[in-house]
Amino acid sequence: MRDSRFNPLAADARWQARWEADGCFRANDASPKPKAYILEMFPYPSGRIHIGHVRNYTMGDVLARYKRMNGHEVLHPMGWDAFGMPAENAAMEKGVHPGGWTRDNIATMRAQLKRLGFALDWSRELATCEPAYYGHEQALFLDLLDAGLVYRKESAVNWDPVDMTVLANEQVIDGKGWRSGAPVEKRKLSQWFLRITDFAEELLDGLGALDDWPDKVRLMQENWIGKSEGLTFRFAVAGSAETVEVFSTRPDTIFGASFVAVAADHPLAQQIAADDADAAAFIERCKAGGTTAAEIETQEKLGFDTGLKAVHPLDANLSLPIYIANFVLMDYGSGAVMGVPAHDQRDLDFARKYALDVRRVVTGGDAAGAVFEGDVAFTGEGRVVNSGFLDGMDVVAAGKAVIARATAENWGEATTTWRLRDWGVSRQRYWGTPIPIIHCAACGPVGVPRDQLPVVLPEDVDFKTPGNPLDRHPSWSRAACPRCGGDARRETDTLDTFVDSSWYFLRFASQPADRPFDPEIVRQWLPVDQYIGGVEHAILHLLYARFWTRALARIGMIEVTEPFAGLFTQGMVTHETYKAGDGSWLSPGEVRKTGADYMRIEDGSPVALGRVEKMSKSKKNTVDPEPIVDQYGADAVRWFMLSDSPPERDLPWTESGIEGAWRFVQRLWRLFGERGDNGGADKPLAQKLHRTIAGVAEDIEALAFNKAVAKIYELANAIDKAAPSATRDDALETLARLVAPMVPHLAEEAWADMGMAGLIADAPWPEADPALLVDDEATIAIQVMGKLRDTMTLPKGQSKDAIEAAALARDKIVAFIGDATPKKVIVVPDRLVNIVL
RNA sequence: GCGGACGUGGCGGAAUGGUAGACGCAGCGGACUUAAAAUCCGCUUUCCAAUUGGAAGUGCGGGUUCAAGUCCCGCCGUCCGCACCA
Repeated sequence: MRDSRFNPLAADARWQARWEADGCFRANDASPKPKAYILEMFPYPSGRIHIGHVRNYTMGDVLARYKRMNGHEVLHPMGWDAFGMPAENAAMEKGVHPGGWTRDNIATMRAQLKRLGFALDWSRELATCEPAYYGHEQALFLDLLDAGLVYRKESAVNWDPVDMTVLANEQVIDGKGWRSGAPVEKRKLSQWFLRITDFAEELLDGLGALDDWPDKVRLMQENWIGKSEGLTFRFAVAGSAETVEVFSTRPDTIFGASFVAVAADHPLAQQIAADDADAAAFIERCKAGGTTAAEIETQEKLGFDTGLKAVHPLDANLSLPIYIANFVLMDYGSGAVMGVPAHDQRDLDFARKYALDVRRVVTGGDAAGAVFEGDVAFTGEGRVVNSGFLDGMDVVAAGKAVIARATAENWGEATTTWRLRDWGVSRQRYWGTPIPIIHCAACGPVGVPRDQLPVVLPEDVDFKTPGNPLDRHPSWSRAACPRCGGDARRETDTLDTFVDSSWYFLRFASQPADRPFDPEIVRQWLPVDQYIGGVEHAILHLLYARFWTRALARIGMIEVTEPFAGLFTQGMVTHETYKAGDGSWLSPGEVRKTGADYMRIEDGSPVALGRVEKMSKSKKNTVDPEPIVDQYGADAVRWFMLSDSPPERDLPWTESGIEGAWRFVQRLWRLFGERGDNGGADKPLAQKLHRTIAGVAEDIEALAFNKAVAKIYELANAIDKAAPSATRDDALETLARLVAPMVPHLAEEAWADMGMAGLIADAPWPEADPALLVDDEATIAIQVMGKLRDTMTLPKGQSKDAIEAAALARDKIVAFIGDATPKKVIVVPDRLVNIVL
């Protein structure tokens, strides 16, 4: 007996058990079917599933199920990005072990995910914090080391001088340590780096072929890699044999140079500081503050005049003061720049502050005087002036002329500089992949032999004091040198967690016990056909994963060079915020809406409605999916995640939205129960049905789920209104298949109830009949002077003249035009007529 | 500061340069009901007329075009990233 209401609690569990028992979503490596690798960015096991995860995985799930119905062998795996700082923070705050905390979270979140009915191949689940994963990562690291793609160098970190510990950028708040409150300093440490810059050119070129990536992400990566061509040249230091090498992308402005600035850690600055206490004090001052680009670029630009002068290579009479400046980065170019204030805003600000010359050397108009006025630099294109042999040239020609001259006279050469820096992977933390290196006083750093992998994290660590527990561990770091057998010390830094996420998609494809992956199986599955995740990963994670893949390809381990053929960046889930009278944030559960007003349930006091914002613990506007699944079932939650908002944009979570989704699930259930063959055909309904089949397929493939949802609503409305007919029964059976990727439990229940054989998950996607997709009539808009005045319906394919005549004969149009003679009539066949008077 | 995106009714949004507001939510009115829930029907950009109509309208200011939400220039606002959050 069919229930009048759909009972999700029973149906969800029943079908989830059935899918699991049948092994429906296990990917078969040996399948002859075309493959589809659908992947969502794996979650960090922070505690509980967040609504944002639900949205992310629902999108991938719709695609995975849709691809299955279209005859693909689908790989849709799930795992855990399980290393990271929050586990250590939990250890410090709650005294729990990071491993236990992480594994408990994974268990909770796995159970939560399973209740949503995702078509995942759980047999391939992995967690990066398990030696079975990170041991292989250590082997890959050693492979890259052997290939010369790993090296050590000094690099600055945020140092908390009170807690005596390295801080992550997010632990630096307003320049102070988050716990100690002490002003943060830069400190240099010897750290491991991966040579991503060796791949700069190919990472840049490779973007061109990623047609299924959003243009914005490609553009962001291109800018991040930051290829710039220019001139590297040397200034002689007056009265010394020293030179200062600078890089400039604007050699055309070389005659406008009025100072040279070097980084605080530039060798010249260090040399000066050795016997100039003021210079040393300034350099010390430059160490204040954190290491982030945003911090460095927004802090006050400060300079120290070293008293030294640089000799201009093209005019020996020009001598330029040499400054040490806090905004020049040692990591970029040569760590020194020429300052051309008239044509660079930062240089102009600096020159005005220190009263330096500002010479105009490019003009966009008539102004050609050598003295540049004002505080806005001219950075546009133009004609070069006040520049000797360059006068009159455009900036491009002048740049080339300067490079030619520098090359001929041997004081400079054309160079390509990259903004991209090598990837520092050392972290002074416990909860990460141990770097498999042993430091020997005699042999230097030596890789741990492969047969001693994995280097396993010790469990007995304490978090009572800040800093890296591995470093303090009484015995773990003691080891014998693999080369000479002498006493040596293990590397106590761990790898950046971005390394873990740079190859997990390979391990999902294939996970043998004795090596990272089987190249043959990787070849079958890779690249990922559709990768889905947040835009916040547009640069770093995606660039690192692209690099890691190329690095493995270069050393011959795999063939694929681009890991993600298709990329989609989805928006966040947001929610209203609520503020109590005392200014504190309130959670949605503490607030009740009555009419247009909000009040606090506890005491009835008024509540102010804040902005709709990204869900965050601090603003208490989070929504836990689990109770919502309890109340409405997985399908209503999934449907809501797909409705309304375009997936690349933010989705505001609302109570009424989930209720609307719930009502629609119930409405579908009622509709599905209305089948009963009454014979007869219904052509308009058949047309609607087949247009919906084609439209929904197109929308799902474009990941435009909100549009697919709208089309399904329209079809449901049409079926609802249609009189009983064979077409209507057919439409209901087809509708079940159309919604199956989105609301799979309901679809299975309805499918069984209709008496259909097998699982709807295995049913084929319906085919649209092309004959029913075309319309034989067109509604044509009639505009007069671009304004809509009338519409008419004509058979499709009329001639322009016929359409024009019909339009001009309409009563309303005749009335509008009056005595005037149309100057021009524009006809867009089957669409529109515009009469110009 | 630098790089990237986004901005359309009360709300989420739709719209190959060609009828702005599909579809959903909320709201209002009605039907059913002893009542409520559920369900069903209708209305719902704003302003003026009060039926037929007309005007304005896609963050702001310009521009291109027969025609601009869509293309171009300049602003404003919001969001994302900036290399140790993941």
